[in-house]
Amino acid sequence: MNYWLVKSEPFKYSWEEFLRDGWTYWDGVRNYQARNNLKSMKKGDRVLFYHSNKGLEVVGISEVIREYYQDPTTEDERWVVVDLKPVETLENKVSLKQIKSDERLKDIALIRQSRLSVMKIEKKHFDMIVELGRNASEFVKNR
DNA sequence: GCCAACGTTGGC
DNA sequence: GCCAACGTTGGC
Repeated sequence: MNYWLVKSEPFKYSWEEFLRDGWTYWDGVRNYQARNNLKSMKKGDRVLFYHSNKGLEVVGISEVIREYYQDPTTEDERWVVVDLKPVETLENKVSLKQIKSDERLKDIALIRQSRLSVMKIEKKHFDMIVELGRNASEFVKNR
């Protein structure tokens, strides 16, 4: 299984809307690197959901429920979407600041490649972020 | 194939 | 609102 992180601007599509919808197709990706990541996603892969621009925090975990297909919002055959559904809302949002200040996480793509909107994340880093998101004492300890 | 100009993303 | 980082476009 692989692990990923996707970004969404919450005023465009928020975690709350995602929960309400129950699932969504991840459209609008117009960058080859991000597109290639979408194409590599397999059913069952876990995907962290990050709020960019406003919030700047990881808010939840989702899962790939359908592998890539043509982006229904464009005729352009270069672009694809995957279907995602929410799995878990993180009790403690994990902020960018927190991730940046963590020695173990400061080299992940979210920090290194700030403009990429769909990125791969190593299992150990995925697990760390989830741990921070679930456990308040861990949150305090790592500040 | 190089590179300048320009556009976009996203953090601050 | 600014700017750094990076991607894209187009002239040569």
